[in-house]
Amino acid sequence: MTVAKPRARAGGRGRPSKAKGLDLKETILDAAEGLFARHGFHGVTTRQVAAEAGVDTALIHYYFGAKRELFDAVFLRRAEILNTAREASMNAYVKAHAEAMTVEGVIEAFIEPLLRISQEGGAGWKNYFALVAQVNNTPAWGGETMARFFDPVVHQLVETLKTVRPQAAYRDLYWCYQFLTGSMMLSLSETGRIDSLSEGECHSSDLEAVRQRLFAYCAAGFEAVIAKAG
Amino acid sequence: MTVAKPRARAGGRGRPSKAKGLDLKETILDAAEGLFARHGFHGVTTRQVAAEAGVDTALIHYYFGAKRELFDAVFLRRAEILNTAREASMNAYVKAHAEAMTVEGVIEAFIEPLLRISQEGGAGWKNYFALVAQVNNTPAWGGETMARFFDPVVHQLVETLKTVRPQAAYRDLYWCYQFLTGSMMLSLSETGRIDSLSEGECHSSDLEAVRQRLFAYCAAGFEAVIAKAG
DNA sequence: CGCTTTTTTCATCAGGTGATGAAAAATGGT
DNA sequence: ACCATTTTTCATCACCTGATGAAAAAAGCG
Repeated sequence: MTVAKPRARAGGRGRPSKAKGLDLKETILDAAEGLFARHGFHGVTTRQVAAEAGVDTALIHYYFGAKRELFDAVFLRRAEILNTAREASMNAYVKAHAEAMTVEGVIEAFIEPLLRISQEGGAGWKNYFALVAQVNNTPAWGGETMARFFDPVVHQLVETLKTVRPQAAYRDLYWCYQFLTGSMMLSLSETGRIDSLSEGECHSSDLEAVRQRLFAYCAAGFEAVIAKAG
Repeated sequence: MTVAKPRARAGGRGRPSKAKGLDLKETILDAAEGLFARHGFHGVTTRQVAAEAGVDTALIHYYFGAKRELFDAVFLRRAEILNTAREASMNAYVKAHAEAMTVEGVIEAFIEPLLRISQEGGAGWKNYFALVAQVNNTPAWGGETMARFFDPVVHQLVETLKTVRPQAAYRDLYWCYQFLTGSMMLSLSETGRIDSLSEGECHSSDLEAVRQRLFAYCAAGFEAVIAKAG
């Protein structure tokens, strides 16, 4: 929790030095991101976020409005970056291997950006992936939220796969995507379960191990489902 | 939400007809299960649970104590049934195919009981699976909870797979299990995301479609990972 | 410096939270 | 029919929740 009360500035209240405002906004988003990721939307209070960010409670409402709007701001901030990176990765793959695309190649182009960002992006990104994983499994409003932010890039994946395997039915591709996203999100959220389960053989934080297995795993799964149906 | 105030009995307060007590306890667990599944632990109040069960708020504390104890009671109730069913399924498979076990067969024996129970068990079980899926993706205390209730049967799966593919490393088997459980839990929780994503091609509730694809998908994934490492 | 604008703080509200103790009602044993 | 026991209800507590309006403080600008 790490309470750090006098964060904004040493002196009393008032207007900060110009660019400090946006900086404070990011600090609030970071604090909210970490807390939401760990405890979920309802498990966090605006007062906790304020305390973690070292900021007055009212300031959160001043910048973001209602609590739910704060959550959406957290969710949106990195979603755009993510979508841009994935689109670029898939476009690059299609362009580079237009004549000889493979299922595994397409899947790698879809997943790899997330692994790389998680490995190089720091703690903020790790919190974000844990948050998305949690939203992904929230029946009440998770599906709608995921759809709002991530549907387009998923459609791009499915269409590309359809190009690679024209005989595959969309039904099969969508089901396989669901399997893929379940595996991917659980791995990205690094819950620590595999650490205790494997008694030290594996570590949640070892995304290199995920990289070495997940692409091949999913690709083989896709091929098997397509072959079985075809 | 379906508020049904006068549930217990028409008449006033007081002690019920003998067996009614346990019956009421189950009613409370059912109500809590549904609400926790949809909104998570922190998204539900004891008053909501009481209203949904048609019961006074104080009665919940009388039977279960603190809110967290109620949650644990919900989680425990079906976990034992689940573990028994899965153990039996895997033992039966090992016994019947001792000389010629396949990876897909073992995986099917591991997953199939859950699909069958979800299809035949009614709404209560569907709520329960959604709840487990949510806990599975909860960083704060989900890993510990999952381990406490479900680790033994997972070790049984891994050991059986090790028998079928002795050359496979435990590291690979545990990672593959993580991929498998991510896919399985997301499918069992029926979030409805695939419905809108596929624009009507697929339906979350269609567990028959899951059955026709998930076993083959996971088995092919396991084999691919093992082959790549070996 | 004065004046406006923006940011930060303070005080507080109306309502909801988990939880409890005591009273009331119904039961079972004798 | 009585009384001890168990279950259900009621009233309430102390605290926390998200949110707001007004005041205070600092910055920008002439």
